[in-house]
Amino acid sequence: MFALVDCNNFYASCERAFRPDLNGKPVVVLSNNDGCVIARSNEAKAVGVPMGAPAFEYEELFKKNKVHVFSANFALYGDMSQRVMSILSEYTPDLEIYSIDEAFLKLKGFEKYNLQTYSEEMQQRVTKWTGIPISIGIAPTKALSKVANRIAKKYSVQTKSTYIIDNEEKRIKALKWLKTEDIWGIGRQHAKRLKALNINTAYDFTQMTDSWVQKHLSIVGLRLKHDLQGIPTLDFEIVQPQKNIATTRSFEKLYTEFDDLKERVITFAVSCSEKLRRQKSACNAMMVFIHTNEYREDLPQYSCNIVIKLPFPTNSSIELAKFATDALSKIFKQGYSYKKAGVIVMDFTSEDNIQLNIFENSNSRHIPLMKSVDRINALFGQQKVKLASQDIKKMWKMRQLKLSPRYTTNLNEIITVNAR
DNA sequence: TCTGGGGTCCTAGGACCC
DNA sequence: TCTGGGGTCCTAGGACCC
Repeated sequence: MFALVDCNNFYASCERAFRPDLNGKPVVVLSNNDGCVIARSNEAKAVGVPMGAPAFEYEELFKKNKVHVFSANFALYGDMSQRVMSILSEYTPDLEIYSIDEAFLKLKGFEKYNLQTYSEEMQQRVTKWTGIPISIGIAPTKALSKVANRIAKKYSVQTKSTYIIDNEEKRIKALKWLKTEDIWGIGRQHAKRLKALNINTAYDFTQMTDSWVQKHLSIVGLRLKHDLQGIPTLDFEIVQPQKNIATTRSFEKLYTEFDDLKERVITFAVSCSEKLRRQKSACNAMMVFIHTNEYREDLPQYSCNIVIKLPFPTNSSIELAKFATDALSKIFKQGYSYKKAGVIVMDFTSEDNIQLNIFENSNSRHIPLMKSVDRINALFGQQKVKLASQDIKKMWKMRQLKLSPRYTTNLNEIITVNAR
């Protein structure tokens, strides 16, 4: 059996964990730059805040319903996620961390256990120890555990937030209940096409022939179908190093000058290099993109990206900053107001397996240098050591008007309790 | 009249996930 | 005035190899 554990409204729940006064009240979390709603408590959903809602369009609604609004605090969410995952890992030898707020547990050899009580215990412990409420779905396959999880969440009162699909009757009932567009792995496009063919539930989907599914939804869709039929097809993913790494941001204001953009792009490249070094990879290619604000119909639009092959694999911040600058100068056009830029590094080789080039090589002196930089930044806080071409004067900032404290990762910001 | 048969690699585009 | 930021996989078609 597989269990899928999912944290309820994760970011909103993290904010609440340190603000118990917000329990039962509507809470939303915004994306970077306080742009869109990226997480909502149940109460916020109930008053009609949709996922992805632009914050400025919903200010009235927030005010009217006393919605508590937070800027994204990823330092907090990442740390809370680790705490949850570490508790879950005590409940199984096989844990697949699927996302920041979700994990699959393989329950192999648990035949003698009462999974219902096991699951309830796990759920209570996570909530008690971290303050994060979770839902648990258990079933013979991953896709079915996703379905079970959905039921546990939707009918949390009746199910006590855990639901098990352990026989055919329950499986069929669950699939007939699940709408096509809610199937894990069926996105908007496929759902639309399936609906047009009168395939309205997950059950209908499993009634299609294998060849039809493969033809229209590729091998991915076929695997999903089998998994939903109860034939274990999707297995645990072994954690591999990432194949692409990106750092991209929208800006608080529009930039028109090359030098402003250059500073941003260099900072993004440095961030990519740090992520590369963390997983001991070096990249062989890099993409840089810039674009204007597509919502501003009154301004001329321009967007462009460029992929450059590097002459040698590297993860040095200095070298990647230079390549990023070169790339930017090839696509930058004067006369536009830029809203967003990004750097994506690709085509990795392992750091300790770098093929030397006859003509040009990464500067080997950068290796110990970068090690020292990483160590200093780990000790004294990120961005303590920067390149001179980065934003030394802290001109650049993100709009984060409603940022909560880093309760768990900064000693100066830990929770204070008034004991009377 | 007839014009081989097998591969691999790369890329762009389209789908999906959180 | 203000509209997020990360990832993955699959397929088809073209270029190329012998």
